[in-house]
Amino acid sequence: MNKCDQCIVRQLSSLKALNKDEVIKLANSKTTYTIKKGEAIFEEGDVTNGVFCVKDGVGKLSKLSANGKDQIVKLVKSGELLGQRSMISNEPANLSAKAIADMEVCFIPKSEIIHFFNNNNQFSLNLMQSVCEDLKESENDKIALVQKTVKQRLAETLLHLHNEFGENEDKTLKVQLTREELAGIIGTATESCIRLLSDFNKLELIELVGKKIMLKNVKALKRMAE
Amino acid sequence: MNKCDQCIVRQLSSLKALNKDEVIKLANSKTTYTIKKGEAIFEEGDVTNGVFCVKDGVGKLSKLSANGKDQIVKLVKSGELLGQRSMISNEPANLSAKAIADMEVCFIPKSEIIHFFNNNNQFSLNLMQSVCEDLKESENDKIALVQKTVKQRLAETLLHLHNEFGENEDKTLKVQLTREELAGIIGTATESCIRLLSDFNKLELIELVGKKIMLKNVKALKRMAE
DNA sequence: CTATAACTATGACATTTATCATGTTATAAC
DNA sequence: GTTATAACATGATAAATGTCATAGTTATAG
Repeated sequence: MNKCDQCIVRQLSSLKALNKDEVIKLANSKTTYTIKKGEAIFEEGDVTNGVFCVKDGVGKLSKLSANGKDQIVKLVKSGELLGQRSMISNEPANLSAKAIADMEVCFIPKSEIIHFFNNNNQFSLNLMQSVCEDLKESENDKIALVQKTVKQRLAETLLHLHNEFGENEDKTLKVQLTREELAGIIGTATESCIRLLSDFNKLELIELVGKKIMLKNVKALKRMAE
Repeated sequence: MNKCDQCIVRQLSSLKALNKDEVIKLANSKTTYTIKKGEAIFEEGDVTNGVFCVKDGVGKLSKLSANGKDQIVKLVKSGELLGQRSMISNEPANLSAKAIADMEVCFIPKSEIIHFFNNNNQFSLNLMQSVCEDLKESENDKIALVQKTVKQRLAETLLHLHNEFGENEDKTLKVQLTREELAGIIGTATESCIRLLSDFNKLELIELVGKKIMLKNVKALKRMAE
């Protein structure tokens, strides 16, 4: 039995469609990397020529703007694939991928993925559905950015982070984002984000435990989000 | 020779990968519709069970918000496929599709597409790339929404419309959008959009010919957009 | 051909959000 | 442990954008 077979990525991603032989092929071609918090897996413009499996940790896909702000497009966690889009489009990465918490990732060369894509219908359908899921989410985010206020988007994002990543024993959010990163997700200035967190704190919607955030009134947050 | 073979959609979309037999199969299963300006092809929540080929005309994919504003996510023109995402995801439509100019579309049932997807690697790759293209565009739009001002987005959108759809003999933009629709694309209030168009007009970046818009200083618009 | 509705336009004003300034607190480096 | 650095926080202010009101203009139906 080889390592890829039991891997969380294999269980959660499009790779679940692979058969035994394919998994062996996969295990033989992959390369494993450790990425420390803050480090990049790839940068905007890099030609990656493959995809990255996220075995552990949390990463962000983001784009730096002219004025130095880092807009976060998506967070990724263990079990997900990274860099599918640019690999399929045959283009350099449109976004940078960086670790928010220490990560363990495996690189799978493009040739492998294309091989699976061409020979395994279920895999190609899975991959397709995964990109479609990203597309739907991106479109909905886009609409939320325009139609909701910063306050609504912050409430929505806090709930989303809670759902996606869960909470620690002390009930604080498990993903440890800086205020700047949080601002980068909701698309606002860092100061505005901090100010609103203070407001939410005063309203007892959340509690600020140092730099950590604890959701105190989920119902009210939900009401605020829509 | 059957009709689908010469169709513009067949030439431009993922369908270009189909072989002769497949095109015949396609021609036998399709249904043609005429959609008048303003009418819907499908609405948010509809289960479409197939894709629509845009043979002629212009359509918009949009989502209505709680406050009654219609956010436009994408414009589609002849040669493109519509409803790929929700068909692949097996979900009701996330967006509404409506005609902006009279349209001619063909409906292709899901069973056909899935059949092509499973039996024609080039087709599945094409389809995949098309969704990836949409994803990239959506992500970049999302970033632009946050990082650019309304003024910049208007300039950018005018240039984009010019590139995508071209101009009439009188040099005005070929796509005839209402100010409200234009506002829905850039994500702003209709009044703000009108006001900025007036400003651009005074600055001689554009000229307002009745409801039509003519680009007068493309260079300056480009400068303004970034 | 008129009347009705939809679209375009603009002013006045309110609200939201960004920016700049400054101080505090936490974290990391030595 | 102390110093340096990054992260958090908050006030003051400016800028951008939305909202409401109102009016002119164009298209459409009958």
